[in-house]
Amino acid sequence: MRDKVKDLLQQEEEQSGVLVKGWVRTRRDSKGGFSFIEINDGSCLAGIQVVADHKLESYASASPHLHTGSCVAIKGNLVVSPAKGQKWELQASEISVYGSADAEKYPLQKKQHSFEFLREIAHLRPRTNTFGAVMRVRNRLAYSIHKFFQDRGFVYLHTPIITTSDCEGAGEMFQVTTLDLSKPPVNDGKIDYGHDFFGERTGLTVSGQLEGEIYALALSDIYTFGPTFRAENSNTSRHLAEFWMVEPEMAFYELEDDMDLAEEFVKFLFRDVLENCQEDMEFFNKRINKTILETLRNVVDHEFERIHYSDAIHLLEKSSEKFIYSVEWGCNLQSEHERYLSEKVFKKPVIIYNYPEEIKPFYMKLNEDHETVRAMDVLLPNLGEIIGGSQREDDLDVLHKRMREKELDPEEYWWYLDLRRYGSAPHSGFGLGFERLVQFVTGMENIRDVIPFPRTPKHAKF
RNA sequence: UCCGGUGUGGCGCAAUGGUAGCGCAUGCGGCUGUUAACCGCAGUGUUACAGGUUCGAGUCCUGUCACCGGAGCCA
Repeated sequence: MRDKVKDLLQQEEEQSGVLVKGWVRTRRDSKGGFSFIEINDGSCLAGIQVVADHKLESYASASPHLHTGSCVAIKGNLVVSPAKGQKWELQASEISVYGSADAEKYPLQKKQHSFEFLREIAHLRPRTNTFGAVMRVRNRLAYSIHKFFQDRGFVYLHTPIITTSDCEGAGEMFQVTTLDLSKPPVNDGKIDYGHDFFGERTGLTVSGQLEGEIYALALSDIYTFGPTFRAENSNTSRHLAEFWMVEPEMAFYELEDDMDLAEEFVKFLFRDVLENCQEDMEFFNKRINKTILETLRNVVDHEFERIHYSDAIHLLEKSSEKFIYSVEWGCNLQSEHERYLSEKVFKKPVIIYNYPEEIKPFYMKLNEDHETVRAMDVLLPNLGEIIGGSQREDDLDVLHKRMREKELDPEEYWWYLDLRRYGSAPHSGFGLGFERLVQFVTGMENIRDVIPFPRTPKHAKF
């Protein structure tokens, strides 16, 4: 059995008969007759220093291959390092090479590379410190999301990826078809989807919310956590065509309960990462964003500010800040407005709720004032919207009326309306963009660098 | 999609319209319980692509493509 670097570095006592397998990060030769080889196996940020005596039988054959990027297996003894810089080192007794890497051609050098360059070599970038750390934190967050909901009795629900329902207002869908696009069947000048695989037009899901509601109104509390697709031509550091979304949906939750859960959720995740990803988080704090630890602790330690949309508009109107987009009741809040509120006014996460009915989708519950709906957005400083949610309209008549106003065909949503027809209940939910969460937690500036293989317009490589 | 910026050795960058350089990496040599090692020497270029202006274009102009930042759409 091999030993993982992470376990070795945590040892309390010296160990003999250790076996390490991993990739060479750097190699430094000493004319004292030995070499220092740093091995990383991805189990943690740090590598382990291997000391290889040139008199070793296996050294002569291995030496030409001990370059950055090569994969090796090393047997030896874990001993206290006599030099500064590390507590432990591995005194090698046998070195074997799995795969060498031509030093003249291997693209990763033992120095910092730009993220733009690393995106072009997405198959090798996980071997860098930053991407190793990002993916370990991403993994911990995914685990932690399940832990949060499972501990509270939520049921993990798998909603379909191929679907006919476009969660209105969520964005453009990718079409899924097996039709021959060079000669599709036509009827009355229109493409006849009756001949398509599913017998009707289908696409990749933009949200599992509507399906989530179905199961919340049976199992009470559910959550989804899966890939989501948007065919928007968005070219920003916060948008992907394929991203992962977490969507809890709870029966008997009103908007206030929804906001409580969202706040508890975010704080739980941040606290968990601070406690369980210390080494990686210290790396981000040192190399990526000098204030990220402070920012996360600040979020964990303080109550989120909660304000009505109307009050947010009032604050923006009376502020002396110069905005590119003017502010008036009924308008959508722009990025600059959201940033101003979370970064300048409150300097912490802000939940804005009770939005005008006109600018929100049909399924959000209408307030008694008939002007606003029970919608809420959680805004984080420097990132913007991370969560969007609402209490859902549970009154059949009101839902019908709102669908007509937004020119939607109730026939297409017959099953959704049935939920209000039979045993309707107040219920709420929200969606959290997983990559935006990873972005915020790691301090990484571009969303393309917190997902293993980013999908953006014109990019589906690897 | 819109606005702005940038495309130069493997990587990061420089070069008033006048002989394309520097750092890192790489190779060789030296030195050292080294650790983003250090010292010396060496190799490395269709200056994104296609046109144009000019005696002369990496530099100016036009178009295309790519990437980055911001905006919109949103999570």
